[in-house]
Amino acid sequence: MFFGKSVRGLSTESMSLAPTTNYIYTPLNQLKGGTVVNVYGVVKFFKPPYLSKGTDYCSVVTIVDQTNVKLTCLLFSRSYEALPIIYKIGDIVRFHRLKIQVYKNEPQGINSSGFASLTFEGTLGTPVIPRTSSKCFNFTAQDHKMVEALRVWASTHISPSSTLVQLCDVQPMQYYDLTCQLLGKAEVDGTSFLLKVWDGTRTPFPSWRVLIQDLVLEGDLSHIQRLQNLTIDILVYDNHIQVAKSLKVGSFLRIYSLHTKLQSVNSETQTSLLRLEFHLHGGTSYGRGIRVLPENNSDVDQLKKALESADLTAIQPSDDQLENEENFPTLSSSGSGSVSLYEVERCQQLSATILTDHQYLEKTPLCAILKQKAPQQYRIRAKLRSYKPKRLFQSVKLHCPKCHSLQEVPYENDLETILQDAATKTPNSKLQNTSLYDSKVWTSKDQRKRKVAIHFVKNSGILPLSSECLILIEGGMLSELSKLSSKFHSVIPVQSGPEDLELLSLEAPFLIQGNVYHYGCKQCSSLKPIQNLSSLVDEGLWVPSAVAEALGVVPLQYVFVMTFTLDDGTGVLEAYLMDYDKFFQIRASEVLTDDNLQRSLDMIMNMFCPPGIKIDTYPWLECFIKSYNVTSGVEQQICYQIFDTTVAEDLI
DNA sequence: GTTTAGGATTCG
Repeated sequence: MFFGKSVRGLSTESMSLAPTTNYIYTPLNQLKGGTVVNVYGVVKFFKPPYLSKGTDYCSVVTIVDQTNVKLTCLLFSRSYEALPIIYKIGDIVRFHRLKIQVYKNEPQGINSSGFASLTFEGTLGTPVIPRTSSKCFNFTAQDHKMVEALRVWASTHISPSSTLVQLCDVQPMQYYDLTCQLLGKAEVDGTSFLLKVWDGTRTPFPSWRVLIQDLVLEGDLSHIQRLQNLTIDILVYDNHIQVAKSLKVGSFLRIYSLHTKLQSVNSETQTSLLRLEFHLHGGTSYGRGIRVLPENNSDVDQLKKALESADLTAIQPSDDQLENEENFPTLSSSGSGSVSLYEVERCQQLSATILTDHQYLEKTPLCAILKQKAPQQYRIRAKLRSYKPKRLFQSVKLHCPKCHSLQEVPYENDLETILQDAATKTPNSKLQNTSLYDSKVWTSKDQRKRKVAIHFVKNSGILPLSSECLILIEGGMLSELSKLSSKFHSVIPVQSGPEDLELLSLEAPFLIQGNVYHYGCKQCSSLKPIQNLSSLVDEGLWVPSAVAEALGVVPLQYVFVMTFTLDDGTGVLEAYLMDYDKFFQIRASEVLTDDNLQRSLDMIMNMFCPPGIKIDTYPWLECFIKSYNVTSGVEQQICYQIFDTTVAEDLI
């Protein structure tokens, strides 16, 4: 009953002039063997088109629809382009004239005469644009609805692909789908082919460098050299070699099910080095393969942005490093992208951490330290067997320098509740427009009709530039505080008190500057009136410690609190680290709101304690530790804390 | 006109 379209012998679909054309789509739970149907579905699995052992290209596609029934389809075509243009799991496809047969007692789809497909992006809210190589095809309001309905269903029933990652997020011994740009390619030998690619981010370990003959690399060598370890080497094998050979340098690719492996490699100096290997193994299991992405692909847009903003300055070697590089030979072949592998050599031969003082001290083995009484100070050399907590946000705490208490950083949700409660109070108009500040009041557009008052603090009676201006805000929500703090120098959340504006609460930050939320100690602070800020107006700098003092706040300091399990082969010792910024050279106050700092910290911890390999290959850490006694009840315990130690600067 | 592959990681 679906053959009406091919009366003139057209195998492609034609734009129908007849108003009655109406395709019927069979839900996937109603398929019968021996029929030819039209179906819609969300792609749950796919193999990008590859050359079969027969005459055709092949693509295997598994789809699912709202009936939650899956259907695996075998699609063959003499032409690559005629197969569905699927880029990722979650894409939506429409198949016309799909034959249903039974294989292993299950329905299976296979293309039949006149087969045609459309593919759509599966993301909610993106434009519904069909991808197809068909010159003519039927596309109606019904199709639009089908796609939208599947998108909505998929958004709650299909988890987005977890294998799509950037290089900065790859871990060893995993399989990933990588979106990247091809920078160079080279024949290696008969059994493998090399692709040099990048995505604008840096892997947690330097990429391996595959040895190739001089002059066989196709690509801009100087560009590749300039990018240094922003590029990775991928070896592809067997059936992928032909595809890789045909790729154009500069094109954008998605490489499916790329395997990462961490290897320790022996250098000439007999120390082991860590390298991240990338392999695209032979075969098509798990959809292994390569697909060229078109320029107009939305993921390519994102990739281009990442490439443009790639931090080239961060990878320029300093003079210091260049000098050292001569002492640390690289593994790369002559002539093909000689890359600085300085970092890893540095941390494995010397130490990934260094002392900032006490260099005169002799090293003590851990077994000796464990036998001695506290308090003492030691210089040690050990490896980081493990550390706690694993999650970064759990390691950041607030520390009071006065009462030494440690507190959790308030959660966003709790903060929002406090702000919402405060917003129920109406700003007192008598406290507005004083000699200290000019005030403006808004009413929110939502149903709550919330009153928001902003008080702009003046300097000598004049309003400063917003980038230098301190504002006090009443009734603001978290998102508003965040927006205002990016525009204004400083933001203080306040409320109307009986006689003056007062700080909202020490549950909330007493000061926000940019990304940093400053909190005060509830035990140690004794709040003073807001008018006290007038003593700071002339300075106009709004230094957090000065603001805190004027308002009677004892400010809390952001710290990393972590436990390191250290092992030097003679013994194992738990030492804790409390660090504001010295050890990691990353400010604990900024790390929770800065993705780049979080990545840096992850990289450091990955370098100290690389996942998936034996402790022998971990780098050494040189640390200064203090022992001290802790009494709990009648029991005495010796604890250890890391001091005066920092991550080696050339590792950051 | 038939075969290809029939999802289910390499072992380099």
